[in-house]
Amino acid sequence: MRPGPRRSFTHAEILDAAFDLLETKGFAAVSVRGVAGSLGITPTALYTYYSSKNALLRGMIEHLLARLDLREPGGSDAVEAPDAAAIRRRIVALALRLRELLTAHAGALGLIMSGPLDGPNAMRLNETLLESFTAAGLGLDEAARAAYALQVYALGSIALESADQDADPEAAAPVDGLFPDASGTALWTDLATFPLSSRTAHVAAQHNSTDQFVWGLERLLDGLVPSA
Amino acid sequence: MRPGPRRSFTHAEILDAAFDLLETKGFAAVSVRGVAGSLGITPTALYTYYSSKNALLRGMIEHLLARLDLREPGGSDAVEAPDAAAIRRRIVALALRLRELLTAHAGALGLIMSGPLDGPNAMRLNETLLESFTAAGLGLDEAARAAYALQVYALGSIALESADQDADPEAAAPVDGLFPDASGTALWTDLATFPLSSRTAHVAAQHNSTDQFVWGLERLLDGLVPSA
DNA sequence: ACCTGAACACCGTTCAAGT
DNA sequence: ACCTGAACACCGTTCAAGT
Repeated sequence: MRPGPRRSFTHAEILDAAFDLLETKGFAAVSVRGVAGSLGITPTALYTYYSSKNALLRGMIEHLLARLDLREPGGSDAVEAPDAAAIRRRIVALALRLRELLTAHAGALGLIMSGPLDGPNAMRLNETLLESFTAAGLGLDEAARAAYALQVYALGSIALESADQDADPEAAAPVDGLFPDASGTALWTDLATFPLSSRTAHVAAQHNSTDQFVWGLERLLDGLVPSA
Repeated sequence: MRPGPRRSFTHAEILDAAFDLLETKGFAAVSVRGVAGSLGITPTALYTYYSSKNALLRGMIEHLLARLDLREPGGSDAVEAPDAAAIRRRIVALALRLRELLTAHAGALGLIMSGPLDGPNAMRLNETLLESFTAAGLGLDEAARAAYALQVYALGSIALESADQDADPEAAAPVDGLFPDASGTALWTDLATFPLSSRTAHVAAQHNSTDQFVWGLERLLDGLVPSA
């Protein structure tokens, strides 16, 4: 009586189990075997719900983006004739919520890199950005380019932050020398040969901060939104 | 007589073999066993050269960045008093070369995400950007933020492109329904519910193009470099 | 339709042992 | 120092079989 259609799971239950694993044990633990095991079924049974591990990861992205609040911060009826400044605030707030959402789950970046962002909720996000940029006075084609550039900046920023965070301080260099094949520039990493980098080390140390994220985002918006 | 110090490899030889695997068989083939096998040694012998797979991948990034030409396009003595426009051209050209370098090798994105960009050649790139931005009139702290924002944009752009490229068209959705847990917005992906997205589909189709890359980069530079 | 159990062809990493 | 061979604890995926 062990095999057979005893009970089944909803996709939401499976994805919840997957996110439990992601948060408690990291991205590497989100395996077909791991998720199946935490549900109490065999790995092959999971293939009934998702045809591959990649399909599972894509489902997780959608699950995450479904929780992204797309509304404007001040309420839906507060702005009647939105000026460029208000639209910028809306976009920045949305980008910040996206960043919070993705950095809250360790390894969420791995999810995004597993395939294109073309699920319904990803499109909902894109549509919202298009609305904002057209409301700011951009033409449709320009708004499409602007929305893509903004997503590039936001996701790139999160990607670099997460790459910095799982820094392995002891395994930074090969066993003995320091990158012996650096094309003859500097066999030994000498900070003195990078004067500007060493003088801005205090800024670099804060690269993965909300401040730096917003600063770059505002500069990008300076170029994207014409008037402001 | 099999084991023992018969011959040894240089780090460059090992990395060349790893890049051969990356280009011919993709990122998944760049395994400790795979690289060792193509060199004719056992996996454990590779741990003599690199203490972990991560160290190997970091070595590959440096190997790649060592080939990045950092000089200005027009020659080193052509510009005497570089104006803002010339500096912008230099930065755009550098970003384009970085993009070409990383997109030329399938899966190079996976390398960058494997850890922070802190090797000597990564610092050489950062130093060059700092020089350009300070030459454009930015203060040191602002230049550091600008250099980081530019790298965020460039790497994010390449990341999204590569995510789009290995699109698995048949495994886009779960087995039966289309993302059944999309939080009640739309159970079936209906393009009519995303009017702006559908009207800009022709632009979205060209997102991974040099044009789109440069357009967004120029908008970012509009915000970063004050005068131009 | 949903599930099990066995199997295939892989992983990264460690350990004891050889020269 | 550099290397082998065996082993540990894993992977994604497929296939035949059960209810």
